[in-house]
Amino acid sequence: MLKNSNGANEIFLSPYNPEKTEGKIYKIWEESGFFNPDKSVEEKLISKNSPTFTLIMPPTNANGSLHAGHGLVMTIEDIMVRYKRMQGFKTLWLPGLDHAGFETQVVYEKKLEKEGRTRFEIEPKKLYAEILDFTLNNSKNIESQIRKMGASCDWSREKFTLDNDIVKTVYKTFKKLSDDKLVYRKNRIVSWCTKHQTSFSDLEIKDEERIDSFYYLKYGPFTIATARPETKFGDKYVVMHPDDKRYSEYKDGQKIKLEWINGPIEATIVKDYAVDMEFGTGIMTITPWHDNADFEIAERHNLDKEQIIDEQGKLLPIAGEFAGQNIKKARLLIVEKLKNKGLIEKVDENYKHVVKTCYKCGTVIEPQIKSQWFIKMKPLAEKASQKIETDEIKYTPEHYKKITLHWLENIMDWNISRQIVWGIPIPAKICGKCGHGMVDIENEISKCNKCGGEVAQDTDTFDTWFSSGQWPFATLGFPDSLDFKTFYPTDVMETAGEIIFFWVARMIMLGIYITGEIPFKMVYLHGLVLDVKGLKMSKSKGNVIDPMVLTEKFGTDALRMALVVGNTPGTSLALSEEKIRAYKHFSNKLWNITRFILSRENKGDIDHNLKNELDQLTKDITLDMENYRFYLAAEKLYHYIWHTFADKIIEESKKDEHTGATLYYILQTTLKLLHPFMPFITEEIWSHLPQDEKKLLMVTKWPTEM
RNA sequence: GCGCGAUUAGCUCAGUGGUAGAGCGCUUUCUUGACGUGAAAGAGGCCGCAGGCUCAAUCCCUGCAUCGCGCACCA
Repeated sequence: MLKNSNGANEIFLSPYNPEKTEGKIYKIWEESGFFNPDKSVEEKLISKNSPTFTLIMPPTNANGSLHAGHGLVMTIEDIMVRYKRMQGFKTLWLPGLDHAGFETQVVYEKKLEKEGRTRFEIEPKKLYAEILDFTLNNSKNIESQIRKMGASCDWSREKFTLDNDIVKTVYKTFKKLSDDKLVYRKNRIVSWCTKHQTSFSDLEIKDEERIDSFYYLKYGPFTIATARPETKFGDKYVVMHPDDKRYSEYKDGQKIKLEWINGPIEATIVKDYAVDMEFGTGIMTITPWHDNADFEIAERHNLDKEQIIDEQGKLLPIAGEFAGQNIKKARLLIVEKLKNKGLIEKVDENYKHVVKTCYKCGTVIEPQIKSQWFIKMKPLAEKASQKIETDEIKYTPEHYKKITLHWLENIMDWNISRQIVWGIPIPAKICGKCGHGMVDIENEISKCNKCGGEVAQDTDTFDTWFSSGQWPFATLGFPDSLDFKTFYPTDVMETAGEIIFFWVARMIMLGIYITGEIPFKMVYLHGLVLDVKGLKMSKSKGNVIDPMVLTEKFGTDALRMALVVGNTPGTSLALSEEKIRAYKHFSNKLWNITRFILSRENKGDIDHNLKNELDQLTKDITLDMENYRFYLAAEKLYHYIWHTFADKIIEESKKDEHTGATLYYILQTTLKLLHPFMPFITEEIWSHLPQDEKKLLMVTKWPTEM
């Protein structure tokens, strides 16, 4: 029997102070070695063959600092991991840092800008070294913040997205894709940001609704409509629907002479089903170099393509007198000229349409034709869809399943070339003569295998998501390592709903493609953490809440509870200080409960009814945990501890001296149940309880009902 | 345009085919030895609108409205 004749421990005489506890406790945990599953095997807490539970942490941006969303990630994942660890699973939570290619480069460019420098005048190798330095210097910061959140991840297995073994895996994947003819280099239209001087995948483009002028222009016998007159200089094809009776007198391939912006031209009639007869005049001219749909039409009919706008967004010599001008400024001047030439029929000033913009800087995307590496996604997507349809990979919340399947069905080829230095260099050679691209992992190609011309190293880097899309198997050391064999496929991928396509879908596709197995069995998606008014946090709005400030003010346990209670998966959460304060009070309540109980003697029998009631709670909580309903489990615990244990059971116990054993039993059990949610205070209290066996709460067995 | 969510107390949100729940806020009382970061009591809701299935609907079905999000877009 447990005994405590010394009365309350002195530490409980003052209110709970998270500051005095958290750092100390984390250190004890970390030094215990139990974040590493191998330690539990070594200490015989579990066996070598115990079932595994694996969670790979979404790699956090190494140069950033923890924001509220990360706080949520660390909380939810730590809850899952601590729960499974206590249940005796061989539990691995593998942390990682992300070089975050484009994101970091943009941050660094801003820094350069402040110093009056620009990346375009720094030699690429030097720039890379500078950013690497910058990133590594900052990475200690994020690691310590992850620790502050109480994350019980295995730091000994930490990975960085630029680690040699990761890069090696990524190269092997690229090679395999190339061997399987799933990767190709081709001149294709890409989304180009004139500010950042790089192309993007379709996911990195944001649609923005705008109201612009819509110009109806005379084009020989036709009227065409456009919102972008500045692109029209080279338009020499006029396209109409083959079934459009209004234009049936014109034949495909027919030439007509007409007066255009900079003088007379000869235009060719093209008939294509892509034209919408209902829209505008049902007739259009095309600019294949700078428009997706036009590019497709030109490809179908094998038409000439001509560049009108350069990479900086300036007009090329084809624009005649407007050459060298920025398109934004040139538009009005061009319209003026068109007006003077009598080529404008009418202008709709209220034209509502969608403009594609850079998700980072909002600059209007200028599509350009460029030679880049693309991945053929259809075959990969089909296999992924199948695994999702059959629920081999499940989604929480479920409706993300449909969203993902819909996206996979309509998937486009993925442009993985980025014109930035901060990333994994694409292992390929480009022929200087014919432009042919060759995958070259071993750096052994010196002549073009097509034309024999001189080759040069591709200067582009991979889209960050191409490498992070391989994260689950790359971090575990595919294909030969023991970790890979032990921990793959992983159990849960917990991440933000926002990056379901960017990251989750691609991990599924690449994971299946490379390993033949799904990378994880469950996708758990959390929503956004919003400010108290329900607005998205942003630096420009100045409403960013720093989780580190909150942990200092209220304690990490309180913050964790505030982040998890009432936060159903997939929906966003408005975070208020009031809510966190409520759980700070709860910490203190638990502290005082302990103080009272320690003043009692641990004797008597355990009350059967109370034990049954607690068993029922244990059952409920366990079921909630199994079903990822952490928001419910946390709330039930809060309610039981405060309003049943403290308000009723403890109050009643004051009338009866022989209830000590029951109180100790309930306290111990609730500490175990609460540990995944509030790890610091529960571990601290646990360490002060008189017990026969001194073991960390963290590796104490999860209660089962009896 | 297509799809997906949401709509419940003043606020933020849970939840259930059968008398509506939590936190915060609000009102009143309490200097009782664990805790005022507390205790006790209380006010506050046609569970968006209209139909349908059902003995019974806040919950299931249909439609509508409003808000949010995603996807696709026509020059």
